[in-house]
Amino acid sequence: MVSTPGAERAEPRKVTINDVARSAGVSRQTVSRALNDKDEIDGDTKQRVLDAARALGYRPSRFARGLVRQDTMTIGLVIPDLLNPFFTEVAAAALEAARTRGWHVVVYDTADRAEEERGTLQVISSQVDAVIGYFSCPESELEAFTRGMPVVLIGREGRSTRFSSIRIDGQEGVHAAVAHLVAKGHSRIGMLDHHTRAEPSIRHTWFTAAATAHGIDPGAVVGADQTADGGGSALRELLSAHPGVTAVFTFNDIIAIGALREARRLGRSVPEDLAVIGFDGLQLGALVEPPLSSVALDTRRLGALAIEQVARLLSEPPPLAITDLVVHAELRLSGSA
Amino acid sequence: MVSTPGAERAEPRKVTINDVARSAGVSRQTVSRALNDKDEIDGDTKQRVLDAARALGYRPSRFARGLVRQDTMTIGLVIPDLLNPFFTEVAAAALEAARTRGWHVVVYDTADRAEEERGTLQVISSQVDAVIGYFSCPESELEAFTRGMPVVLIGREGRSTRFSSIRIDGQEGVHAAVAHLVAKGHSRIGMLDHHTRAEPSIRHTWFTAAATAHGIDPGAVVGADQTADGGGSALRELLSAHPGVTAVFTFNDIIAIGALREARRLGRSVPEDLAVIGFDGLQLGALVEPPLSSVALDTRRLGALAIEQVARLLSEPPPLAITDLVVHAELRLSGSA
DNA sequence: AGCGCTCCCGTGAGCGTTCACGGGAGCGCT
DNA sequence: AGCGCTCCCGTGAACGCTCACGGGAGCGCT
Repeated sequence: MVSTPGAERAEPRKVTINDVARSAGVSRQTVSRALNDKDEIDGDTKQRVLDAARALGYRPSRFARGLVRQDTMTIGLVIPDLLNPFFTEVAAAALEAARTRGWHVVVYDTADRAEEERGTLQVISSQVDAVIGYFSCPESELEAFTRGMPVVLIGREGRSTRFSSIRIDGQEGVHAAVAHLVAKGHSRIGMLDHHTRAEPSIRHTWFTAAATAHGIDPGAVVGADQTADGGGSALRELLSAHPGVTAVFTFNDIIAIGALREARRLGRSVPEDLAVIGFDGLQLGALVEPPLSSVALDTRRLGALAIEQVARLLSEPPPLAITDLVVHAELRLSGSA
Repeated sequence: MVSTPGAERAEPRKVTINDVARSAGVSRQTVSRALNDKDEIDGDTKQRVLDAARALGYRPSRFARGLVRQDTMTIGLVIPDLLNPFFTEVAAAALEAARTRGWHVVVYDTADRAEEERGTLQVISSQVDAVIGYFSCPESELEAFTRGMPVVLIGREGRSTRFSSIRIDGQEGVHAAVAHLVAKGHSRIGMLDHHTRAEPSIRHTWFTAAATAHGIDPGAVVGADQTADGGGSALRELLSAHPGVTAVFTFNDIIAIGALREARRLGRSVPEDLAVIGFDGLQLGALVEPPLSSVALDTRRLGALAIEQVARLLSEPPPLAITDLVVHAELRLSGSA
């Protein structure tokens, strides 16, 4: 059979509800009734429609359906790296919280690259009803892409008027960590900070304050990649620069775990020769030996909080105040310190 | 100001493109032009429209837009537990593969509960264009909910005619693992299997075959919860039932890591007193001490394969044959064996 | 016979957006 | 003056579906 010119059958034309109706010899509405399990339809007719639908491979358009009954809510979750256990935990928490509300969550992994972040932002505004995320780009850029869409930032310092932001408050926790180390007799405490671009992290600020408050020199700090290997090499660097250090606080648990591993390789037993305290309180910390002490934060609460704020921003005002959008981190001791 | 009866302002009526048009004193189309950066619009007009849009808090409906230009593809990813590192890796791989195609991925975490799985299936068919997932429910149920939608299953045994399934082939890898243990002088090798409902896992079958082939008694097997703690207690159980065991193969890396930790607590050094080989080859295995040996599979390839099959099923036939939908697992040795 | 009821089914409208087209205003040129 | 061109802008239609409504057929009842 030769294709007739003018009858462009290039694309196999998506089959619509009308095609099914025609095939079954009924009207659109009857097809709709059959597929949505509604009343006012005869059993036989229903079956006939269902058969026709299956035969044609019909699948209703979610766009058309969404257009008429606007009851589905989809939020975008943007994270730098799903393989980073911290973000995995946050994502899992957000998914769980979203599920209880019947919301859908589209996850975007930006691979920690600015361009991907931009690309995601570009495309996201036309795909979701709200955004939760961890962004590194400037607010102005965020603003440009999200145009009036509810946005909840995670762990971003610096108050914003335009966006909600969930703050991670580890000040007391870090203070407690340092206090604990001091109580254990450590007088030289180092830190493995995050390798950020130039500016030191807020966690470093907390460490400095806590150390100073305890009369400890807060100068033994080196930057580390946010990986276990990064933590390992940073520890080597720290110990060679400051041989007297007997305890380290780290930017996060991943780095801490790397340090733990490296310490063992260096023949230093933990916590006797070297005490280690991380930050985040990942479940992962319980798997290593010795189990990691950490300034732990409740990632489930973090995720739930983000979702709740989105809900309030979206349809259930008033939004939570900035003072409520806080997750406190507190010291959780295990074997490593 | 008292709200007029009959003028139901309960819901703040979503603002549409027409509202913006009216407010800016132009037509729909001009608004559309302004927002989509099209030509054929005056600079001043554009600015005026943009201002009006912002003032009204206008955000285009993704449904209406999707309806007219059908260019967005969204796939659903259904996994039992995002906190299980294996699924995290698969999810990350799928996200990455989807990103290169510009696809969106909605992630659903069923929390390993059958009811949630059903609920997800229920809702998913009207939200995504295809499904990738790890399901435990019977195929008939899957079939009922997915009605002609492309579905790609992961690591599900038992061929299916209706669904594509990516098979995980660890037969040779497990054989190699047992061979390695035998070569190291082990003659009593146990296995910590997954705690499934009654039927033993396929990995257990592979183990049995491999052990038998090497003249090893494959009877030292106990079930374990799919957690580190589960692995730990299973190891205790195994060792008390079969004191002579000097090496264990486990259902997956999580269990192996638990066993590793338990071994240390029992005073058995690894790999000297007890060799451990896991399954999955998680990145996590490199973080523990000693680093975990494992029958490793390429999760990135797994995710990419799933996405590719979806693409072929959806619009780029022919679909991959069942013989191509395989991820081979191979032995990767580290410190633990 | 006439009424009313239930059971089915179909028709028009509308959801909010983009596409294809048509057309007026203003300008420069012959 | 008339023509043609560019630059803007607006109008109808279409996307695929559901909702609200109307209406015919069949039945039992008075």
